[in-house]
Parts: sequence; C-alpha cells; structure tokens
Amino acid sequence: MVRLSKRVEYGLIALRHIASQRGAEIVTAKEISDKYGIPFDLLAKVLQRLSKAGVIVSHQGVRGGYSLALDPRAVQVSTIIHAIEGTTPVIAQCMSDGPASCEVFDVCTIKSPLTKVQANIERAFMSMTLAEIV
Amino acid sequence: MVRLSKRVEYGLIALRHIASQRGAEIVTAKEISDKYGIPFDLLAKVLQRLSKAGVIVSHQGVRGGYSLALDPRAVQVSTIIHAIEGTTPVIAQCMSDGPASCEVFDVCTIKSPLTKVQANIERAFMSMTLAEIV
DNA sequence: CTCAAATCGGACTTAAACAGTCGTATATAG
DNA sequence: CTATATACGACTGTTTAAGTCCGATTTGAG
Ligand code: SF4
Ligand code: SF4
Repeated sequence: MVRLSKRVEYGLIALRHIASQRGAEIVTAKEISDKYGIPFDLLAKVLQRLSKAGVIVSHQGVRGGYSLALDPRAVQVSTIIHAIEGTTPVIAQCMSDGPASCEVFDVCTIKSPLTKVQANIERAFMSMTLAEIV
Repeated sequence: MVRLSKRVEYGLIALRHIASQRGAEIVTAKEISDKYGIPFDLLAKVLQRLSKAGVIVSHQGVRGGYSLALDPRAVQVSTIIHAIEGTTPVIAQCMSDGPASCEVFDVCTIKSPLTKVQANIERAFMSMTLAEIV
C-alpha cells in the first residue's frame, strides 16, 4: 500500500542515468537495461512514455537512443510519475475517479480530512526534482 | 498506486463514528456497517485489528461492541494504518522487506533520494490525528 | 539499396494484492 | 438457556501490477 510501482522506480533510475551523462549524450534502452538489470521490454515502454510526455527526447534508428529534454531542476518526481502512470498519485479513489466510483461517497465522513493528507503527499512528490537525484 | 486500502478507509470512518459518540458509549459493528453501507464481515475484521492494537476496546457478548481506548488527539493516522495493515506505508519495497527483496538493490541509484520522499510521506500520515477527523 | 540497430506500440500471460464472503467458535447479558 | 455480539481463519473472485511477445517503423552505416 502506498508503494511506487516498479515502472516508476525503473523510470527514475533510467532518468538519473541519462541525466548524469555529460553534455546531453544519447543513451540506449539496452545500455540501461544491462547496467541495472532491468527487463528490457518493460524499461522500453517506460522510456517511451517519458518520451511522449516530453521529459526525454527519443532518437530513432541506428545509433539512436534517448537524451534529456529538460533541465533536471525543472523535472519534479510528480511529473515523472504522471508521465509514466498517466495519473497523479491519489490517496483515495473518489479523488481521481469521482464520487460515483465509491459506494459510500455520500455518507463518507473522511473525505475532507483526507484531502489535507493528500495535499501533503503531493508536496512530498513535488518537492523533489531530478536534479536532487543525480 | 499510492492509494489507501478500503480496509483503512473503513477503519477511519468507523473510528470517526466511535470517537464522535459522547462519553465512550459502545457502538456495534452492525450499527456502523448499516449506517455507512460497509460490508459487515470486512468491517468486523478491521475493528478486530484495531482492538488488538489497542486503539479501541471490544466488549463481547450481548450488548457488546466497541468503544475508544485512547484520546483521539493521541491517535495518528499512521498508527491506525499500522494497526489495520500490520505494516507502515513505505514507498519502496526495499525499505520494508530489506535489500534482498529487490533484484536491483545493489546498483539502485535512487534509494537514498527516495528516503527523503519517504520521510515526507510519513510526516503526512503522522501529522493528522483522529481528533482532526472528528 | 540493403541491412542491422534502435524506438514504437499493442496484445498477451502470469503473479500478487485486495475486496469481499463463509463457516464456526467463543463470550455474556438477561 | 439463548439470542446477540465479537473472534478468527479459510476461502473465492476481482483488480492491478509485472513481465513477455510479436510485429512495425525509423534511420545511420556499409
Ligand atoms: S468517498 Fe470516502 S471512502 Fe469512498 S473513496 Fe472517497 S474517501 Fe475513500
Ligand atoms: S532498491 Fe531501488 S528499486 Fe529496489 S526497491 Fe529499493 S528503491 Fe526501489
């Protein structure tokens, strides 16, 4: 419960690796996969999503790979999570899927208190940037 | 990802209900189950765990039920979660299950940065008490 | 031009966690 | 005694995450 998915962890490791390259050099998925023992197919999809979200840029074809697209200081962990998962991490179902998603929504007495916890969680993920991981 | 389990939500709702009773009155699981539309069997087990953890006290037999055991201001959300789940919410597997639990532990470059995020998450759950939910 | 190296993207299978249910035992007020 | 309530474990079904597979596309290099 309240655990980062492997996808996100792999994404963070990969991003750190790419960001640590001097001068925007291109890194291939295989290179990262080998170095960290991450399943290639899985990592590939993570990188594709990060690419689609504009966090990294992809270079197709021979001698292709990935390079950073943004200043590491501008990339928050929450942005990375959203890029990979497609959603923002939320603590309660109704916060992301709406009132209809929860049977007890109407009589639920903990919605508003949980909102405060949620705000703190969000801050936790926003307060760290890629620059602090490298 | 990063979502509270239903058990915890049900537990919070139940605790809020019990805590809102004036003068440590006894409340039955059925009463709560009916009022909030929570599956009885599931709620029962949650209350049993809270009882075992000493957050509430159980009264068996006819006219039995549950009542608060502690000052609501002394019951943190993190305590409630631990009572119900048996574990503390952690962001990464290796933090709870040890180094051996993760294949990439040895080469993982994000362990220590994530520790800081973890600390913030913990604060989020500790900073709210049952008193603030009632 | 051809080929190999790389990203792209969806479908699929497997494994684990979660939500919910069932059955039975135990305690106790009246 | 008996109805009411908690106690506890085993079980099933659903959902989500992890990982795999296959084919398509792009493109630098020979
Ligand atoms: S309504 Fe209450 S119980 Fe349902 S998801 Fe939102 S917070 Fe959780
Ligand atoms: S070692 Fe790294 S990847 Fe493995 S669980 Fe810990 S943080 Fe996540």
